[in-house]
Parts: sequence; structure tokens; C-alpha cells
Amino acid sequence: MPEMLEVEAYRRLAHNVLGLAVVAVDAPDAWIVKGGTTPDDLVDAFLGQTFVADRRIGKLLLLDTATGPTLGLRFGMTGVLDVDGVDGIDRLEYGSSRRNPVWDRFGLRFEGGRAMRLRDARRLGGVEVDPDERRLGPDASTLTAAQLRILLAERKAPLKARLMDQSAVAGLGNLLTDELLWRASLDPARPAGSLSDPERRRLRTHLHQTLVELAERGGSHTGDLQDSRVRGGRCPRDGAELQRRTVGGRTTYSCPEHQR
DNA sequence: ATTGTGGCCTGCCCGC
DNA sequence: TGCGGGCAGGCCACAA
Repeated sequence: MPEMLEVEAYRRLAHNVLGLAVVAVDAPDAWIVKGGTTPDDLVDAFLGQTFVADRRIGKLLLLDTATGPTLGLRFGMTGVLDVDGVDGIDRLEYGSSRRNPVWDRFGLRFEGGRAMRLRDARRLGGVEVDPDERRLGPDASTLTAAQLRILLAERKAPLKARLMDQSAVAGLGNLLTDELLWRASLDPARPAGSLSDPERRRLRTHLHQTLVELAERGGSHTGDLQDSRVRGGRCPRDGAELQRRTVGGRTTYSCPEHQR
């Protein structure tokens, strides 16, 4: 599903529409329009505008106009960004690679005939005008050691839940977090505040390594743990049967042998 | 304030 | 072969 690595690919794709005037706004699905705005509001906000910058915070893609509003795009679990018929990613875990026109939930057409659209089978994504960026923590790819220490300190919530709390650190979803904690040999259910200094350093090291490595491989579903994230799956490191449980409200796979 | 839970969306897979 | 139940997870509202 689109976690920060996929949305980063979408951002690079969206870069292609910078500098082009919007000649049409297609918003056929009011459900996908969030933040108290309507499809008509989207037309008013972006028709005739030109995007001048592409940004990403966690799983939120932001396209800024020069003096007007900012477009915010969220992709939920099955959202794909398509520019001129090209998808931002090759394959979406848990998503369909089919292209049903009904799944086109939002689109912009630009001068010169170019087009950008949000395709989302399950309608878990969203489009917003001027999303509140303050509700997001620092992006996981730029998280400093000091920021990590502060966001974990004193917390009783499970480590995994805290890492997936987008207001604490933005960008980590279920697959990346399971992979990260498996690599860092940390139990997802540990209270976030219980990590020792060495454990926290280990977490941060693996965070950056995991993001770089999985980005190179092609996405959040390319982790070493991924193929074993099934009932009865075994730890690729030591062969122990993985534990399957709910942590932080999400299905969680972890190794009872080496994640402590 | 912090943490936990349930519901929403709907395509797809599995078992009968 | 068709059908239905369960499952996937990001996000939000709401409860404790």
C-alpha cells in the first residue's frame, strides 16, 4: 500500500505537471473530497491555477500554487497517482493493477493535453485544499536522533503504534514498521518509552537503512520480512514461526525469537 | 492528555 | 461454477 516510499514516487511523477495551467478539474466523487470542502470548492480553488512546487510529508503529497491554495493528496491503501497514463509505481501490494474508469476519483487536466488523476478502488484516499500540515510529525526520512528520543520518551503506547502515529513521525505504515522492527530486533508491543539508548540508536540506524534499501528495491512491500507475513510464516533470520497479532490496531507479524 | 477501539471504504481470495 | 465471508490498512471519530 502507499506508504512514504510510494508517495515519494508519486511526488516525482507529479513534478511533471509543474508550470502547467489547470484547464479542467474533475471531481466526480464527493466522498474523496475531505476537509469540509466540496468538489465545487476544488474547481474554484484550482481551475486556472499553476502548480509551482511538489512536496511530500509522510504519506501526504502536496502541490503548491504560487499565490493560491495548496492541493493535498492522500492515497489510503489502494490509491495510485497517474500522470499521462503512467502510474507512479509498478505494483501495489493489496491493490489491483486493473484500471476501471470508475476508480478515477479525482483528476486535473492541464494545458497541452496532459492529465493527472487519482485512481483509488477502495476510496480510502482523499483530496483536500490546504491540508493542515501541522498535524504531521517530521518525515521519517529526516528524523533526527533527538526527535526520535523525544517522540518515544515516557510513552506507554506500543512502540509500533507510536511509530505509526503520523502526528509523531510521518510516513511509516504497517509494512514498513513491521520490517523495521524485525530488522532492529525490537518487539513491536514494547512500550515506546522502554527502549534503552542502544536500542534507540539501533532503531534509528535501521530506520534509515530500511528506507534507503526498500526505496531502491521499489517500495514498502519489498522488505525481507514481506514474504513471511502470512499465517504460519517463519522468520527469515532464524526460522522461528512468526507471531501474528494485533498491535496498535494493525495486523502485526514479529519474531518471538529475536525481537525483544 | 493519552491510549485503545471500531467503522468506513470495496476488491480479492479462499473454501464450500 | 458461483457465492459469501473474511481480510487487507490508512484514517478518523469516539470512548475510556
